[in-house]
Amino acid sequence: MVRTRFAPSPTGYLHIGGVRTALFNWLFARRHGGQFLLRIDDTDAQRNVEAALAPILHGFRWLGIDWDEGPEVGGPYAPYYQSQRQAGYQIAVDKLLSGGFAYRDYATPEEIQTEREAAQAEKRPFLYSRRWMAETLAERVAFEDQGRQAVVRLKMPREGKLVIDDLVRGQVEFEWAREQDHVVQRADGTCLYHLASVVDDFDFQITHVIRAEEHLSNTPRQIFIAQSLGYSLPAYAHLPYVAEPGSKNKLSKRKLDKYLKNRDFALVNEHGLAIARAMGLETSADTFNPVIVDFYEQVGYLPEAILNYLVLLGWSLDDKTEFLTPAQMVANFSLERVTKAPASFDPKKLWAFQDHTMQQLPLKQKVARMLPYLQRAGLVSTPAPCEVGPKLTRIIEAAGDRLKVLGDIIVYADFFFQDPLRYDEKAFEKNIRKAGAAELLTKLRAVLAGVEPFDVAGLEAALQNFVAGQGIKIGDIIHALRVATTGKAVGPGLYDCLEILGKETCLKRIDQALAQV
RNA sequence: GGCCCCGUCGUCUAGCCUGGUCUAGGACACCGGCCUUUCACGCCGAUAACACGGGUUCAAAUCCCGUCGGGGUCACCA
Repeated sequence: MVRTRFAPSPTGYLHIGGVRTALFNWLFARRHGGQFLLRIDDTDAQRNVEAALAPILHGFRWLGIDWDEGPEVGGPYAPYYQSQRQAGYQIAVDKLLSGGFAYRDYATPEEIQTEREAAQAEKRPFLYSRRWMAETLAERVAFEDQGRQAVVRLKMPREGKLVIDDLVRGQVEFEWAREQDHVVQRADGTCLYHLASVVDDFDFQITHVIRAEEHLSNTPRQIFIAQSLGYSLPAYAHLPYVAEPGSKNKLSKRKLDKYLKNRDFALVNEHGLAIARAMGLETSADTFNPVIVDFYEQVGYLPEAILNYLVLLGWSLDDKTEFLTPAQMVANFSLERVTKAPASFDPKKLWAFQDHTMQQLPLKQKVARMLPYLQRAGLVSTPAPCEVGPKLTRIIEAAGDRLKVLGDIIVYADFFFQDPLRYDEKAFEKNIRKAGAAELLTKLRAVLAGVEPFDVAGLEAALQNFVAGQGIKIGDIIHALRVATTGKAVGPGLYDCLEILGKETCLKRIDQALAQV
């Protein structure tokens, strides 16, 4: 039975790199008919764990990454919060202590620091002298009489080596003597990550620890803890981390300013920002940017696209498969085909997957899922009037592939719902205020007034007829007409726009435009 | 700096284990063209990579050694 886990800290947001790690864990568990669980690493005491966790759980739900055990769903090994599992850690610490695998240490942080600096000055690797180690009661009393407080440290082996069989990296060797006597329990009795993680992984019967590469060098001490406690070891798989756009540095939320200098990243960010602003969303870079999964949900990316992009970031099925449904991912995922080198996050490629996924989405779905965006932007009231459905369907049909994300409907369709128009100044200047344009538009208005029925075919015929009569080309007038009726230089097919708008609105808008020349 | 990991087009990758069919394949981006009322889509095309140096071998992207480069990690954070 395969059991994997992802262990987020409640930080208030879901990082794109974290999701990739979680996805691989989830995929691996599902592939082998096992369980995937969520454990909350909140040993670092902080307030408001629930509030900081909510966006993370929400992100997973949105992506369809479901967990069999963990917060909100419970499970046979509950609780799944490390802050609530301290009693178990205490038992483990006692066992480590009594087995001689750990010791009480009475050194102050400053004393340790002094030793460390001395080692550095002599250019030799630092190894704690264990001068303030207390293994007998007498030693403890002596130190405590000095007013000292004890932490519990691992008594790491100082000879021999460890060979890890990593499922992604193969055999990796470490010298025990390079490992530090890490603290596993603070003076106040709270336990630290490594201890907690190892104990929980065992308690939860985790069979495969799949995590990012930065944990590879933590593995020896974790294996030491596990072995000292008599645990059977899980299999380890260390994934390459997700790197910054165009670099090999680890992707980090904090370096957003740097990423914004990347053209593609900036483009994706700007696009999302425009949509978010139209909906009146909070868009501070701290909570809203392309490194955070929430960004994609808010803007209207499709979860399947994110998953598809992410699964191919460090894994491939073969030499040409680009598109996989979640079911196909589950059916084909394997750790053997995970890449070893870090992979740069490429927002443009994610965009391409989004484009493709959106094209696959049935029209009805698009209508149902885009409507809320119009409502949030205040372009359609809630509940939506009944004529909106058919109208929106026509609009989305006409817009076709131009709608890349659900939120694009706001940008592409606002003029269908908004009066008066806000003209794109540049376009207005170029196409309507240019010499002769107003005169031509006035004549065209008269023609349009007589078009019946006012539909794509009728409109097209009328326009063709008009330009022929005037001895001009269609390009000479159609741009002016577009700007006058839609306010923009770009958009869906013009005849479609005109038909959806209806004759009355079109004529009225042409008059308005003419009045502003 | 110590330890560990990694190194194929700008980017994601296939190929590497089991040398030859690799004059290195696909995708995204970029550039050019077609389509076209704008934009987008679509289609066609072009440019573009085995980090370097030594071996081993009839033959190396693939095996070995070294160099260089990049990154991760060295907490009473997770």
